[in-house]
Amino acid sequence: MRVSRQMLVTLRDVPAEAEIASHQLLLRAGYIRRVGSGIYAYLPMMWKVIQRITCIVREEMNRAGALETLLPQLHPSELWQRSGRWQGYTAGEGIMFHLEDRQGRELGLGPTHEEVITSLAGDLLRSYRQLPVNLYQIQTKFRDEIRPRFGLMRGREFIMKDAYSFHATEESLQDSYAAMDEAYRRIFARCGLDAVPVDADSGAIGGAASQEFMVTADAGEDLILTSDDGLYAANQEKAISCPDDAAPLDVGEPATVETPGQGSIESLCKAQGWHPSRIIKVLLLLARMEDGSEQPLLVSLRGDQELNEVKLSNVLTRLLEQGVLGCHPITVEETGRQGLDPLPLGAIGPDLDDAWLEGARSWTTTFVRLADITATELDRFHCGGNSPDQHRCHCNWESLGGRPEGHDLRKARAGEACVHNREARLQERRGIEVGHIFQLGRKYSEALDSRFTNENGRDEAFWMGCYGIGISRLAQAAVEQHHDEAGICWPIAIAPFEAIVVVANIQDETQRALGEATYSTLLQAGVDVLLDDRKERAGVKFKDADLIGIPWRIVIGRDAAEGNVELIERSSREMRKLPHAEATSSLLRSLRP
RNA sequence: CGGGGAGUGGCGCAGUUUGGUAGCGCGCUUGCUUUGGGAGCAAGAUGCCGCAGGUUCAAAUCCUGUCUCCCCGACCA
Repeated sequence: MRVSRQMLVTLRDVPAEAEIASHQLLLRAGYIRRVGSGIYAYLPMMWKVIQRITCIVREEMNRAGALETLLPQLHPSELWQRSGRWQGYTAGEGIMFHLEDRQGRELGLGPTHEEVITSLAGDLLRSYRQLPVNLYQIQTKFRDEIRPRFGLMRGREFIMKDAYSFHATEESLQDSYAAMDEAYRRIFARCGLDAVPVDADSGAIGGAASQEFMVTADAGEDLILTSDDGLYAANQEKAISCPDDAAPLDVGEPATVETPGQGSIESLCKAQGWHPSRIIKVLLLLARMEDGSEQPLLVSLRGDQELNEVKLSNVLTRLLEQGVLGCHPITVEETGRQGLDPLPLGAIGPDLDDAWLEGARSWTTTFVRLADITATELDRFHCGGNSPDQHRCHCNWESLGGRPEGHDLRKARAGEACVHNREARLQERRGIEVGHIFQLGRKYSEALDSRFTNENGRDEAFWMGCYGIGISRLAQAAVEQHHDEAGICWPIAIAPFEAIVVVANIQDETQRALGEATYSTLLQAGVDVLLDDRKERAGVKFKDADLIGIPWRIVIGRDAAEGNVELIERSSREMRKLPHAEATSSLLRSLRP
């Protein structure tokens, strides 16, 4: 392809809409254009990148025995009502775009395809003899993200590979899950990405085991914790650790102390000389539940710990046997709107009386009380006095009505000891989630009554797994991981072109002829090569070549008369002056070893 | 949804405080010169100043409303 015919439109200035390097570079280098919030056009070179990625994904999915398919993007609401997800995915802050057709039927634009595929599987797969089956597709997904951002990183329309497997037994599911784990590692490695598999929370999609694949980059939206012995890695949402020991506390007389203006752990420690790890802090939160109820919570944590909202939400879901839509700290204004007396915020103890909630307008009038293990394990501690500006020192759980059951509700943090090996420490990095594999179990097959006949002649719901890769996100993550000051440095496997021949001065007949010859030679050798034949100054063409990030560059310049050219590797900037025939053969050896 | 910022030629921006003929850089077109790291000179073209009302002799500028985009947060398979 010739650059003069490539519709290459590069920008010198950084577009105001872009914040992170990969987003800026994709815009500047002419790979993408924004059409609306979270909606992007993939321009020709970007589409080539996407196709290179999907090609690798296809090869590895096929190798793992999966079958490619293509499912509809318009989903009848009825299907989602059967799985019980229509309400949650469309109402309020739901992420599903939905619409009505001319007959008044409700439809959703598919954000994910469990419903469609599970109901199809139920129709098509009748016998255990047909199992296992793994179906995948590569297509555009729609999610009305609350806040789209960073270009392709979190778009509202994006390309995803999603796969769903169906099994007669849990063991078979585990086999496929392992096969997908392996396939994913191969895919990311082939794409030239450093992707770390981490333990993950299954989130709203539900299910048992799940693992995310994170491309490490500072711009990543997720925090991941890895052990320095290399044996453990998890998303912070899921990560576990051994907390540091609480500071020693001598036995003292229980007493109530006046603590005016000491509503935070920090101010309390400063004024009273207490250690944060010897204080029980109690968070007052309001959980919005799936059934519409609003449940006040009292969550006790050791003062030096932070709440992990995902863990809290999971415990709450288990306890109340329904999903949690959201959770936020209760404010004074809210208690006022409920017609309640102001609660003693900043001085709440774990034993705050339910009477405080009496007469609440819409809230449930008893607290759900939860405590983190670091809190329940304390034998002596200080805590709020349930009265403004009062705390109690040297308490124990017995005096507060008994030691509550402990849950893991705290955030694991960098520097803490690992559970699998006390000698190993956690380190933190940021990551971009490019893949996620789940063992779903039978949640969807049961909800959609999707069954097969087992070897005993009995009907049984499928065991299911699902496996996603954000294709368009992966493409941008590759840029985030592979760029420098001058532009993109595409990994060779996903670059839009393998090489670019830059003719420094196209008006110099010798240069032009050698450039054309080199271009033809490479084309004939099967290299996907770009020829910069534009009537531009050399500097412009060099800048553009750096920006668009083609892995190899051959410059035909002033040594053309002697038949010499330059061969340059984009990522390392390494340059060799060679006779042209040697340059092409050397390039071919690098590309096709 | 809460907080912050911004909408002026294709891109990046100034002009708005204090109302008075819409500007700059880049890009684009033509010509000449230049030709190895985003050239120089000359001549051009391109604006519903986000949209709708209002105030005024006069609005990019003041007022009201509204839409859109970006950032932080909440939220998010």
